[in-house]
Amino acid sequence: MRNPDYYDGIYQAPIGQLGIKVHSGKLCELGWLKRSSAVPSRQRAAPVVTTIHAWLDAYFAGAVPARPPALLLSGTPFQLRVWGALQQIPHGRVLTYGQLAAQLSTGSRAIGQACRANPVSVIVPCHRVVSANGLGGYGGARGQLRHKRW
DNA sequence: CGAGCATCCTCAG
DNA sequence: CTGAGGATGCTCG
Repeated sequence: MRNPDYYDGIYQAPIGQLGIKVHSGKLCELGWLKRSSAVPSRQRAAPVVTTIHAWLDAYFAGAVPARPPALLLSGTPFQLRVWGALQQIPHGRVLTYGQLAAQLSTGSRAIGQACRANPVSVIVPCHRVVSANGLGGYGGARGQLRHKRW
């Protein structure tokens, strides 16, 4: 979410507003909206947005259905690998940056970088990764993490 | 090529 | 137990 001027869809989550960005029938970005500055440019967008809405609905309802249709992630191979590994984390399971780094044979800090660059923070469970101390950085996911602590 | 990061680990007080 | 420093891996200017 670098410069999210306009989104293809807006989802009203119980904890905030979620901006949906799709590209040619694929989910490209999904981030939190701070202000109401972002307005959906094309409501006629696509059934994909509806699918995303349904998924988010189920997700916030407490269930974890299938993944969204398709993720069009753009990033370095390393980032894609990290995100993939994050998605492989079972529900309700948390890992530390160190563990994840060891699993990917990389540095702990690189994991944080990849998580920070994560364009789909809700789908990719970046809030499922905590520091070894038990505390985690990042302010945005903190409130969410607190809610997701279960 | 040089600096920054959502860290981790280890050695001193 | 608390604090400080060095070590890693990757991204961006």
